[in-house]
Amino acid sequence: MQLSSRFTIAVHVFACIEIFKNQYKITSDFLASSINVNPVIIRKLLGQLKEADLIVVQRGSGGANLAKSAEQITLLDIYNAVECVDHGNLFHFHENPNQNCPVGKNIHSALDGQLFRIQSAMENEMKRITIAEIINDIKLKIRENDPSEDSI
Amino acid sequence: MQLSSRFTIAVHVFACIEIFKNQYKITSDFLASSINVNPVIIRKLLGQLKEADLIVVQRGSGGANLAKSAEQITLLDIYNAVECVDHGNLFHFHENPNQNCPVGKNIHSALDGQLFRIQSAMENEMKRITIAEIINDIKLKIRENDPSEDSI
DNA sequence: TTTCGTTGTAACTATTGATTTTACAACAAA
DNA sequence: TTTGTTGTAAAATCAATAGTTACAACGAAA
Repeated sequence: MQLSSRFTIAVHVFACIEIFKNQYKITSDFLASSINVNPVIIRKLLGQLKEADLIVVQRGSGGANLAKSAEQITLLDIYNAVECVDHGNLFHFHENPNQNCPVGKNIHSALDGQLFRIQSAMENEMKRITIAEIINDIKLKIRENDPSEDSI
Repeated sequence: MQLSSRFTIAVHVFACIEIFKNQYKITSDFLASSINVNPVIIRKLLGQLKEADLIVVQRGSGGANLAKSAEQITLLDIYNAVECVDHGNLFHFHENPNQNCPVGKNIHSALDGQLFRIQSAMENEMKRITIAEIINDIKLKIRENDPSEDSI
């Protein structure tokens, strides 16, 4: 099972905010058109990112901006903000193992530590990558593929 | 979004096979009762594990056994066998970013490398853990909590 | 103070995938 | 040929994501 697309959509949102902030007002319609999803999906996502203090959204007049510099925002921050993982656990344990079976009774506690190690390995890697790096990569690709986009 | 419970159920299956193989015939009903799910769920899961050459299942007479030693089976082997991840990708990309937007056009290729690094970190950690270790941990817990289970 | 574009949110639908359940043919050994 | 299993199909249920419409609340600017 794959993780939801909210995470990659959120990264896309950050990239648009940073890259277009001097040219356009970053509304949910603007973002929705770049990402190609319904504006309401974006507004809900922006709500989660705002809740996590990663962005600021103007009511009324409209527009989203980063709440801190792109160097200070990691992929883990974004992941934690939008991926609703049950109690922070990536792995889903089957609910009711038979407590009368020695294995059923002990599997959970025996496995928990190892699953935590695996999840931590993933999260530590996410923590190392900032959206500033991602945005930089995107800008490089744009200059490479579309030198005409001189404003970026 | 969490991964499916098939993975932890599969680990539970391996633990039962190894721990009870000298006492009981390991049928899908036996496993289903320890795990507390429907036997058909187990039979489908056993099918995936068999397909990946991790276990052997006797038709007719019944019973499952490991296809190789527990030291040779890693959590990654099990994960790959049962977690149907699209093209091996943990992360789900939103389908149709706007190709007329410089960000929409380049986000995918710019992000792919980083997502691969994250996923690899997780998979490398999984590769380091064998089910022999897990089974050992479970046996320790059993002796700790139920010294009466002398047969284990 | 009215208008305008926008956000926040509710309500509903659709879709996807996991999970459960019943049923039964195929199978192998006793 | 009986018995206990596995393999598998089909259908039902459930949960989460994803998409859509609608509209009140909001803030700035006319």
